[in-house]
Amino acid sequence: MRLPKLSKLEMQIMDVLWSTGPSAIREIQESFGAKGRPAYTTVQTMVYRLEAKKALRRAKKIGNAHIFEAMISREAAQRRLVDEFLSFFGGRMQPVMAHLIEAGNLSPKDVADAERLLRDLAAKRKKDA
Amino acid sequence: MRLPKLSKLEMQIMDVLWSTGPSAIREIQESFGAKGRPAYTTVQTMVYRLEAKKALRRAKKIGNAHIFEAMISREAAQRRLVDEFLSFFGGRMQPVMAHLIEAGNLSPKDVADAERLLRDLAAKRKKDA
DNA sequence: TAGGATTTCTGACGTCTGTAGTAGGATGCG
DNA sequence: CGCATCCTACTACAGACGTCAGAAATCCTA
Repeated sequence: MRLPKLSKLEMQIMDVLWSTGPSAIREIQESFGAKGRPAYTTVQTMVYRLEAKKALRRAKKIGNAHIFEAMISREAAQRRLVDEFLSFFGGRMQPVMAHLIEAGNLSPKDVADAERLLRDLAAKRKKDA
Repeated sequence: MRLPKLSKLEMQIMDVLWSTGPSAIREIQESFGAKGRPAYTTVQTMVYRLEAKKALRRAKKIGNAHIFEAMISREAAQRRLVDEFLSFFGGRMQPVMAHLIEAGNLSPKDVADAERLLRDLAAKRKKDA
């Protein structure tokens, strides 16, 4: 379970830790918009499960409340998700890109960034070789 | 439930129908590589559930075997997945692209195709306006 | 038409996710 | 000190998924 798979809600919880730093359950729960915010104990359950998955841990205690901190990086978790996602398409990117663009999710800037990243990567690989 | 969410195995089953056309359970099951092929009844259960979700239906009967055909398009199902996936990232594409490129899943050709698609779309929107 | 082969139909079970209630211990304030 | 409040720890449950076995119905063939 080196890189556990995280569900959507689990990702949202990890996001709080990644963005805000070590937090208590109450803080995590309140970071959800008032609308559709899960109950305190719901968040608690997910945090406990993330702890079991070693995605986070108890860092210290303030008063009688535990403070939790992330044990896996946002990058690692996201990569895991991307890989998982790609497997739905047999690894072929073309359909994915097409949908992204048609849905308007992919802006010209995104593509430009991608190009730059590709060039940088190509240059780096050349240098390494 | 107009556009049901499909799991990975469900997508693999739909893929057979999309690629090969209307098929019987046996045909679907055998289209899985010999290694890791699920039991006949496992495939059957998933097909029945896909039927409940209205993702496919019984088209006809050959002998005593039912022939199933897709009721939703590959495009629609894929779009559903892409949307679902994006929600994990709050809709922000940048991290997704970065991971795709770093993992080598996104080739220069993919990006070039994306650019062309973007240009076409921009032109079309302009014309429509 | 009888028997083997194939399919269907049903029921079942473990895991994961999301959801949350409850009981009890700890904290802090008046 | 005593009580309201907060947090923890535990328990529970429903729905989706993946897994499949067993029994009954149906079909084909010798």
